[in-house]
Amino acid sequence: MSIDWAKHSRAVSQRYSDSLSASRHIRHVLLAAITAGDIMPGTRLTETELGKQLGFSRTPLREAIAALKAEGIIETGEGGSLQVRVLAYQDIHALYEMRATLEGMAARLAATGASPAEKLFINEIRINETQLINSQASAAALAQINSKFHHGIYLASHNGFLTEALDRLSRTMVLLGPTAYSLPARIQEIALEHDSINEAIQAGHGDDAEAAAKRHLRNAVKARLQIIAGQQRGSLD
Amino acid sequence: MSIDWAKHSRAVSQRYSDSLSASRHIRHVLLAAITAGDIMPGTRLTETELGKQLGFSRTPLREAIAALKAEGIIETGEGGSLQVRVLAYQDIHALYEMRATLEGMAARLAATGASPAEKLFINEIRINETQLINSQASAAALAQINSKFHHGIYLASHNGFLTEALDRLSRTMVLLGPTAYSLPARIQEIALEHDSINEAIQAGHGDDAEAAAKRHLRNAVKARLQIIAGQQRGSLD
DNA sequence: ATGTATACAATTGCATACAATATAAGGCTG
DNA sequence: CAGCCTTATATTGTATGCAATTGTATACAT
Repeated sequence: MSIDWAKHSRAVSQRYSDSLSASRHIRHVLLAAITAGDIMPGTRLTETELGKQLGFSRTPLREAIAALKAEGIIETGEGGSLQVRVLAYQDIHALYEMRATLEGMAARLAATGASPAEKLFINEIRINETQLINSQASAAALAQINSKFHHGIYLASHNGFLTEALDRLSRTMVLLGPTAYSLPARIQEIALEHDSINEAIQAGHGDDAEAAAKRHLRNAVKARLQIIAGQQRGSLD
Repeated sequence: MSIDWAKHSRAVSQRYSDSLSASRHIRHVLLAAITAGDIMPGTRLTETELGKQLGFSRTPLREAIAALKAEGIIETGEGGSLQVRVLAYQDIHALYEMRATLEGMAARLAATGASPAEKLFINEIRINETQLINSQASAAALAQINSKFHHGIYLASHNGFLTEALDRLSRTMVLLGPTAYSLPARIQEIALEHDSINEAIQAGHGDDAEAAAKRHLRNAVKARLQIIAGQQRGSLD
């Protein structure tokens, strides 16, 4: 059994018009594979094997891995072997606690400092999301528009370090597995929560925006725990 | 003219008992050189030259650089040339804005969730700092104990992602140049601000701790701007 | 004299080859 | 038969060499 690297590789090539260096290309492909669930946390990665399957030599591969290690996506197990990072249970809380703080900060800054155009853009994404939900779009499509909504707020904060930190957290979160959009009941809640964040931003109410974002994340972690509980298998894999 | 890499290299070797791989070793040496001000932001780094001076081949060097690029310490200029990242003026505000939020979060969590032993430890560092200040210790020594104080709070937050994010921000801040301990007038202020953070943590007052930490950072950015204003040269380097 | 084109030098990006180390298996000994 | 040591294999870490791209200098034309 093997993974369909070619699919991810093609997607990355297309998305970036083949303009990436090998190491950046590989980094995106690996992230895509992890996001898609093709390689699960704990999976061991061997450089030779990966290089052969991806069609690159070990040098750019190792550079991509060095970057992913710096980001905490890949870790070195005992003896220097490579594996996709395994998050401990308490890491889930720590991750969402961080995100709640940073999303709150971003929402506040967006409410108080975003340009009219940026606010309009965020609002438009929000409208788009509603349409997708009403048309029973796929979980993947909903996750994508969700991502756009949040990212739009990050950018509107006008703080590059904040944006980067939140992007990094999002990348780390793919290690947790499927998104909350696999829970039909949660979808409507998400819509409502996004609405209150958006409204506070549109109105320029910093405090309200921060509070709404924090509420959203508190509910998100609850949903996440529910998903994880559903996946629970014995600890004797 | 050349940089005394051997000094940094020895320090790293000693600190880690020669147990680091070449790439990690190089990464630490580069960070030390940047921290010490031996290589300033904007300095161009050439792989061949660096490798020759450090005594390593380009492969581990490139891995170290890949990690530092992922952290935003090193960037690729136009044409793919390497250089130490240059922070824009607005980046200073963004950096301190981020740090204020995260330090506030850490102080709050330390106040509400740290163990008695951790609180005692933080308090002890604080006492130590006072002694150093009274004995007119060097700016480097004060910067070190300051670092310990803040890091102690990070760890007491019991949130690994928060600790990592703050460590990363600290590493990025070395790009700004000399610390505030070069301003004699600021030293006493820092002591007072640290005191109020510490007291709120000891008392377990989360709100107060967060507020005190945010105040501390607001004053820090003011001091930083003062230093930068003093360094101002023409923009035609 | 200035602008442009071309040739050359330098540097990064990638691949292959080699060395060191960890893992696992198999045989040997108690 | 169990435990340990030895050896073989697999995998990571490092070095060197080559290709491609970019920066620079010089010469020529306008």
